[in-house]
Amino acid sequence: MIKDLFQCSTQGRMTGDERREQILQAAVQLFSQRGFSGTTTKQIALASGVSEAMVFRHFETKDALYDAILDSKRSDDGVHRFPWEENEDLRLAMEAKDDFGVFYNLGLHALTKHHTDESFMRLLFFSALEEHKLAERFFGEFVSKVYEFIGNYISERQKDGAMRELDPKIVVRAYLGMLIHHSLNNILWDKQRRMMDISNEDAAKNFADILLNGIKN
Amino acid sequence: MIKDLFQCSTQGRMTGDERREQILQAAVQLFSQRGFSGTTTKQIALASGVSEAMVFRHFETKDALYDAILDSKRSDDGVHRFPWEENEDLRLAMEAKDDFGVFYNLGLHALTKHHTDESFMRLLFFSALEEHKLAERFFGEFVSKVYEFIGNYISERQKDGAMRELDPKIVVRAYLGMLIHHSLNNILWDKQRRMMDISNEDAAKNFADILLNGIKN
DNA sequence: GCGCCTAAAGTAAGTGCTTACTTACCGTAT
DNA sequence: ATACGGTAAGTAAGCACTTACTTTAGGCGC
Repeated sequence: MIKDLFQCSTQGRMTGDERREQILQAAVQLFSQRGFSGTTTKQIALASGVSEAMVFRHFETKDALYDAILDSKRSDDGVHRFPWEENEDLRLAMEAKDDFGVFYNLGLHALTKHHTDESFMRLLFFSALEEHKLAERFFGEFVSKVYEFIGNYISERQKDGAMRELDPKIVVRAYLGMLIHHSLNNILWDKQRRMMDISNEDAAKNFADILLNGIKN
Repeated sequence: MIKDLFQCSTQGRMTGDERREQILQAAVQLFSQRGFSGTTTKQIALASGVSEAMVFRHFETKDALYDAILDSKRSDDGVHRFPWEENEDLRLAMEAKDDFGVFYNLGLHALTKHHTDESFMRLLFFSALEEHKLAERFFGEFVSKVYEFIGNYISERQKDGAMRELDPKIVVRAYLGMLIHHSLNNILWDKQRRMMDISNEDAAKNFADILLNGIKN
């Protein structure tokens, strides 16, 4: 594996899988920056350090390349893994019915992920606007599950008498709204953080605080 | 004016201004649906019912057409007019320091506007992703003013002792987050309202309710 | 070890079509 | 009669994708 990386960076020639991966990464970067129709296969080839023909050896069409991104994103870097599956703090807080812990960790987890995978966020938004199926699938496979899961937690806490009787879905939307909108601001409109410069921890803390006071009994 | 409309719909030949406006509208529609690079001048010409040459008689380049949209959006249909300038209920509520009235009306106003000008919303997001200057300008001229204005109201109410000492900017971000994210869901991901089907009034009511309970003293 | 062979990595130079934009020319209302 | 709304038919560059060919890594007989 170390040898692979060594080869990768020093020699011009790579194995098929290495090159495929490299083209894929270049495509992710470019599609996320300029959108699908704003990116040319020539640019992708150039960014991958190969000729255009190589792009088409690895991916039948430009569309197929887009689809391959989707699949790779799902399998390798756990974009589709749910917060409660990989965040121990969150799971413990849920068991303990520590509402602040739940919403704080959930928020921090989301904000951190948005921050570290900015290009995926942009890709998602582009694909939503351009109406590729990436966004649709992500919504169906991931977002709706999040609504369900957090919604269930809220229902439970309502039965406990800890939260007011609001539609859980609306509460989830309100909270995700704070989080996603905040990330969107950071990624799209206020990259220099001129309007607001705040750590993810502070943001998560404040949002959780506002929400929980807003819905507690 | 009635004659203008009559001419417009029945005769092939229009005055220059009429045609210009028609091309502009077609471009708004197409750019908002497919983005700038996803739209061709041929498509715009077709949608306007003229030849491509006419598009270039009225607008020097495709880019100039994009800029013209920006300018027209600003001048004619009041996209840049502030809620508190055109919403009497909101203004009255602010004078009366009726917090729920303020945030409810603000929210309803925003959601209604997003709903009726969906294509402008899409245009804004496209331009933010594609990094055209439309989004940047809108952010500088409109969004930042909204933050300032609502932020000031919150500061005032904090001095009155009616609201907790949270950073007003974060509160604004939280609330705008709920509103914009909700509209975004309706426009981009859940057009059929399968996940949540709720009137703008109910949404504004719930969001205002959550926020105000979240920040009250 | 050594050379040979083959599969696969790689490319230069296309293909036909589409793109943004132009030119040179009409028809008609005033 | 001329100014203006309008078009048909371009142009050069760029697009997704292909073809026909070259280079190289590495397995295998010797």
